[in-house]
Amino acid sequence: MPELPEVETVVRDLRACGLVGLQIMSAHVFWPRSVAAPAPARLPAAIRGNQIIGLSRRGKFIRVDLSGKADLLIHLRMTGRLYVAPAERPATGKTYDRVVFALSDGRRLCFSDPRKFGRVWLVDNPDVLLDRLGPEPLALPRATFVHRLTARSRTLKPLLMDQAFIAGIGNIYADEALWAAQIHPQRKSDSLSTEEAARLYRAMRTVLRRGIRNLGTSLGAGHTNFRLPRGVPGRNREHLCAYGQTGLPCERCHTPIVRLLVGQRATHICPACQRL
DNA sequence: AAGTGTCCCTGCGAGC
DNA sequence: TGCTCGCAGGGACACT
Repeated sequence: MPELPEVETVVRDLRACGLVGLQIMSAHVFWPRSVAAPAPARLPAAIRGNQIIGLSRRGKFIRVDLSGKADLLIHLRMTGRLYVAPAERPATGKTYDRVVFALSDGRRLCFSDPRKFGRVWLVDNPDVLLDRLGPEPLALPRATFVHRLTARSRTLKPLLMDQAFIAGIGNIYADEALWAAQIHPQRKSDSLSTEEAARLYRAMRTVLRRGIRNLGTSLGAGHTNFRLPRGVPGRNREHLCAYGQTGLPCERCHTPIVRLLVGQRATHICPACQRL
């Protein structure tokens, strides 16, 4: 599932594809509900002729800055994928493409999404959406994190995954950060000592940076799985210590990892290292 | 304020 | 081999 490291990887790969500077010649909407704004039928006319000025990430949002007054935001949610189709390959119509942008060099930027949870927005002011997000975990001072964490009395894991609290963390990296910090996901955020909160801060940043370094986490081989825009899978799966490791020995103490539900989400912990 | 339930979707793995 | 079934999950929203 695309979380901060996967989305960052997508943005970097799109830049490497040379999208910045190209013009969007047309847009085709194959699944209207994938377009959150404007009205789907108005997207093609509204975006036609815009030049791509820049690509960036905020939380799990991909931001495409355009030469016109509006900018494009894309959220991949669970199974969304962006890829660049070469000019020579015609559109097949047999993919999961929901929105396709034709580019001035003949290639196409395709938003593909089997489960249709992902969304694209073309909006005059992206900050209306992005300002709801909490701070970026990799650009957040430790003291601020510790303060924000202990100022609340929330169950730890749902708080880490709350995009208004911190932007970009999802189920995989929440489990990994808590495992690395040796803290139980059901602890209350205000029960953490300053030392524990600092440990969680370091663990969170370590697992996110490692995820980026490894080009994200790809879990399986199917269509619903994460791939870079150029098609390669990320290789962070082999570095996971908790997520999806049910029954496998904990890397620290060899106790089998167990799966539990926290806030209706599958959660993986070492019952020996992470005590309530 | 925090937590729970529901909805949106459909591929895929497990079980038979 | 081929079928059915339920899980997976981010985020918006309605409730308690």
